[in-house]
Amino acid sequence: METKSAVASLAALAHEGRLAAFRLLVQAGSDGLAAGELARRLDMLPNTLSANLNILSHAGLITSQRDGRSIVYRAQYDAMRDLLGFLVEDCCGGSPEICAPLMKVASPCC
Amino acid sequence: METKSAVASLAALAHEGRLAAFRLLVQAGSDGLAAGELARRLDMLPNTLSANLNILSHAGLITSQRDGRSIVYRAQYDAMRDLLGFLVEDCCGGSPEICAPLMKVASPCC
DNA sequence: TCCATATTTCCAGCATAATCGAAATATGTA
DNA sequence: TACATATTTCGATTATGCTGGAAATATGGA
Repeated sequence: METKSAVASLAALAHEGRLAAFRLLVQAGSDGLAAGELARRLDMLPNTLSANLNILSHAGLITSQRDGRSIVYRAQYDAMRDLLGFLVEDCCGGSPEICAPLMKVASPCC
Repeated sequence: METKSAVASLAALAHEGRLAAFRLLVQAGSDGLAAGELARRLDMLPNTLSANLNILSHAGLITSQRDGRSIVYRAQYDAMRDLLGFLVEDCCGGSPEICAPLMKVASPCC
């Protein structure tokens, strides 16, 4: 992953509303969530949310797909993994004892 | 980790110069790097770098310690782990097959 | 066709962030 | 003390990002 792409992803996530939206999508899994449902849960104006989803989408962190009148958004887990990997790349100056805890960012489902 | 703190960390990293500085510190390990050394490697003006290191520091991602005339900066690996954990929290809607690759953000030293 | 729902696009105003030069502070040395 | 090095702070300018209202687009149903 190149620096530019990482900065775009981080900038997209560095916003309270967008971060909340992204995390909801991450938690939603492969079903994703419709824009309206996200707006309701996050209590955001539809146009503001749309602009923010657009930013996440351009950063490659989410995808969108029309389903009837709704547009369903989904997290792009690959992009997320690339981003996390970029941050820890060549980490710790060769000290596994520092590095090991970083690898334990486990989630209940794993 | 609360949302505010995560946003501050992500905003701190969402900048080409700061991201590069942080990654150098992550790679430097426990020795850290002096501000001047960072400025040289990153080809940044000392005052600009100082402002950026201050932002990373306030976000809790790095620490500073005076050593003679220099000030040595070090990555805060705990803060980094918290941030990564926050992003993947309750992920994947209970689908380990989606989630598993996320846990493989391994680094050579681990 | 007409209307309601779902979402996006456009626009303008406001707030925040980035950068640089210059000056200030702190440390070490002759 | 006087000076060089290392780094930070200050101040001003410029650029960028965020928000909300209004209008536009797209879909589905009566």
